[in-house]
Amino acid sequence: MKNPTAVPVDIDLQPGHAIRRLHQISVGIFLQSVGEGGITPVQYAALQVVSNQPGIDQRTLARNIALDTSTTGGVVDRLEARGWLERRTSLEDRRARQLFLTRTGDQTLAETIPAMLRAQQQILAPLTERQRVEFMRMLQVLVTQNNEMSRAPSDVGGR
Amino acid sequence: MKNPTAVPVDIDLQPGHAIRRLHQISVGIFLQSVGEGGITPVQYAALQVVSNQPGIDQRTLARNIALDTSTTGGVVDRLEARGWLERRTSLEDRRARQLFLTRTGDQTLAETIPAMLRAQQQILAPLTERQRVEFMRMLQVLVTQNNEMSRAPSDVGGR
DNA sequence: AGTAAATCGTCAGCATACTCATCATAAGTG
DNA sequence: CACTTATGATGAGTATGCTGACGATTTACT
Repeated sequence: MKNPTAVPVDIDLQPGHAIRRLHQISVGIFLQSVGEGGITPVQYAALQVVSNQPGIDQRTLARNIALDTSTTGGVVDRLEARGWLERRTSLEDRRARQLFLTRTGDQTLAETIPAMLRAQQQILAPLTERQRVEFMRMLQVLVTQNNEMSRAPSDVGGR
Repeated sequence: MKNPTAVPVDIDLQPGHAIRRLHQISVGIFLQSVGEGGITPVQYAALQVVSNQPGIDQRTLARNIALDTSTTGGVVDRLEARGWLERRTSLEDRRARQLFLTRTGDQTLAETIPAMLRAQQQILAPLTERQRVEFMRMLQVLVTQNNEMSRAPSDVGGR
């Protein structure tokens, strides 16, 4: 490259890059806190939502955890293979699959929650108490206001 | 599930989940801004770093963009296949691969930067000017302080 | 020099995460 | 009721992103 036309840019200063890094860190802390042989952040989210709304169908679950239906299908596959979740064809709509936690799945979820909560604390630990509140508020604003820009928008009550 | 032991948790209030959502949104905005047939955020980061440091080896590139060497290898594969980047075996260390942008790669990078910068603006658009500064500051603190918790820590000057 | 240890890259295996196409089923319309 | 349209799930294809193992080199030590 004798005559580079591209200007030097410090990627570490770009919001998108920092956000990717924080996500990566957040996943790392979660996995470490929950323990290696365990559950992933997305799997936890799926279990928690099914626990909150037993009998939910995959499409609704997908919109709750903000994933497309394809990815959600894969997550459910793995949770089912682990024996944590059951898939039943809905009686009202035979296209839909209703999801239910198994007893083991419920226990796993219950045991995971404390470690999950510790992970959330640790992610924000470098900030002061006031900063944590402020950061979370801005995070919610960004997510809510930009929701439709996401390729798999979320679908929660007020959104 | 007759006797659920797991407590209901609102995943939308958990930092980790919100961070995953923001990352997802950030990628969506980037792709939309840069244009579909184009380049991904990680591919942009790799091109930018190689542009800033021609002849960089893959391992150093990996630590600059905070990816493990496996993933970096795949990214470089795809950039090479697109004709944007060249891989040469280093003369001083025959284990290492030195990376250089091709003329086309440099042009692509130069053309991508404006759209990339617009995407960064759009991500933070819902915040006020003061909030953007504050948010980025906290983001940097979280990333820097938690860097070692990441599974592929970054390696930049002051860090 | 000879050997052990460290390093760079790659591969296999797994888990997100998306698009687009397709199949099965439901719902709406004339 | 036939026909069009919409919807739920799945599969193929692509791209991150990680771990652990491995081969090829290089470096450090004796």
